[in-house]
Amino acid sequence: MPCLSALLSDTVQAAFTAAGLPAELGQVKLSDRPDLGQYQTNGALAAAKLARKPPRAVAEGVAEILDGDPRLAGVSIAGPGFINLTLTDAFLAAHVADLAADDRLGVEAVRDPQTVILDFGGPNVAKPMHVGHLRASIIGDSLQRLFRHLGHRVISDVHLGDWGYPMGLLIAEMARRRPDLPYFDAGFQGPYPADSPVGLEDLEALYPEAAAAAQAEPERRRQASAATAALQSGRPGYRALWQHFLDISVAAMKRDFDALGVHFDLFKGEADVDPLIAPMVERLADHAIAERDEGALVIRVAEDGDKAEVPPLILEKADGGVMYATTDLATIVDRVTAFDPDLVLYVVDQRQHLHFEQVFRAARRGAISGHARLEHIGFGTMNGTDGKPFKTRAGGVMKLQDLLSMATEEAEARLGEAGLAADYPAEERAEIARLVGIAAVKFADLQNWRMSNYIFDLDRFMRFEGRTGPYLQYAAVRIRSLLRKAAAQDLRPGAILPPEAPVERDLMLTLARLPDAVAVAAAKRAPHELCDYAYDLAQGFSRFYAACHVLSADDADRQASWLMLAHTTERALDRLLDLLGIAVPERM
RNA sequence: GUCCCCGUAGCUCAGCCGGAUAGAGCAUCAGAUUCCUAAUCUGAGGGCCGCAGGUUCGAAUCCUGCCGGGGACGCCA
Repeated sequence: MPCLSALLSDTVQAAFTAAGLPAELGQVKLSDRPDLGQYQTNGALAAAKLARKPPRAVAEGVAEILDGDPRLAGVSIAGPGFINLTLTDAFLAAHVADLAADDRLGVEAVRDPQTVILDFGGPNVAKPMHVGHLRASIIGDSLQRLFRHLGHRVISDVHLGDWGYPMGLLIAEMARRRPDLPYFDAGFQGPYPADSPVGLEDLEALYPEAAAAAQAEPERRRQASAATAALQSGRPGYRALWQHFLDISVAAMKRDFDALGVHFDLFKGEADVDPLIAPMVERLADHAIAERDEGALVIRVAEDGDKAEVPPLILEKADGGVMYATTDLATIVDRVTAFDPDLVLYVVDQRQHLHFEQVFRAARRGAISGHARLEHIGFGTMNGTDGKPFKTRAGGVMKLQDLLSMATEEAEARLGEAGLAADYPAEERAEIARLVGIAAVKFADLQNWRMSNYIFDLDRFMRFEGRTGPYLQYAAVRIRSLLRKAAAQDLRPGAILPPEAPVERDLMLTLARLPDAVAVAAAKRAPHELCDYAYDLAQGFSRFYAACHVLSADDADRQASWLMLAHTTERALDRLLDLLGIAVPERM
């Protein structure tokens, strides 16, 4: 089922062609002036020069052709030559009825499904998940839901940072503190202990201390680098210790991701491609794609036309260790072999843009086979209200877990204030608070264009009124409640009638935009487009709800039509919230 | 220094492959509940779209320069 704006574009483009004008100028979009029309096309202005006629005359020519269209109630020309279109109420109602009858609400599945891999540039082992991980997680999650819904084959990979210098740093720090452990005894015959020598809290404390110490002392840095190289070359004790770190960290991350409602198909990490690195490096060196420079093995990726110098990608450091550019390349090799993807999206902080440019260029230069399009989906950093990188009041980073607890507590408090869920069982109330808190946090993040840096303002995150996640949940829940009450009175949704009230017409027009919103969000890889639209739709319903009292309607047919409108809106909201990764409670 | 992102209402942000009167939420002020959930709805005020040029019939949108914020720039991730 084609969406409304595409349908109108086809019609208007045909009219442009009939008028002897380029069809592409007949693109129809939502009106900027709802007082003059529902849709508009500005092509006559651009066509004026080609046609050597005044824009108004061009517009009149096109309007004349359109005039007989039975779907259009009005075709008018305004200003210098804008063509404004208004649909007949009958056609609008019929279109929304089609939408309502469609499982996918008019969102067509793609004709050529692609294999899409989403790389979340995952958290590093031994570092607790903090608010900085929020963006990649929820933007990436929304994108995976979106692409999947469009019918693509999506494989998401958390892609842990578990194989670089920080791992060596931790091992070196442990060697310093606990040299007695068997992991550091080169002659140890095994087996190594099954239990980790450190717990999660120890591990999380270890990293910042080790990093600070290394920062201050070059000798410690050297030791950490040596430990990294030894780990990567397979020293058994180091591998055993590293495995403990990994297991502990992964368990903690899974807990945090679960709490957030974010799931991955693969929980892989850099270390998983370790076996692929040596052969890949060898091949690149043999084919002279990689070369020695200052002791390191590098791939030169500078290209003519670069505005800034693009430094070579370091495949292998002078000390033999590898960095994440190498593991990222090997990961591409791995993915091409396993999935032969058409598209790989890296949902990673915009600051790593140059890194990805290097990796993508190296890949194109022959580091990998396969045809995958590689795309960095960058996003801006999260700052505090002072515009500087976000810190807690105490000056530290805020753990993801703590943020979610705060949001839940706040939601619980607000439930009390608003008098909602007062008589629900305590357990359900707690679950509602949890869902509301997460919705607030996710929507507050997702509604921003991902490239912008944005201000992480706790107070604002904890507000549940206006353009927020909870507003959307509330709208959906209210519709459910309405439909439940209707069903209890044996009232069912029925045929959608042509609208009478303006709010009714507006809601129909808004519903018809769903496919466009989804398409734009996917094309721009921009969940905020979904947020924008979801808010418009929820607000459209709230207005309708305030103006049209469904259950007390006199006319049974009108009432059934309204119920169908409500039901369809609910389905659309549910779909949108699902694409945003926001769950809706049954009631609240 | 070079390059990238950002600069729009008091605050937080949409709008940016040119188009009519630049939108939303919050905050402020004024209203709405004998009836479907007021976490709602209605209305008002609030703008040299960072600055200056340029292109164009037309610029928040495209180009150039400058200013301000953030970031990246070879052996961290």
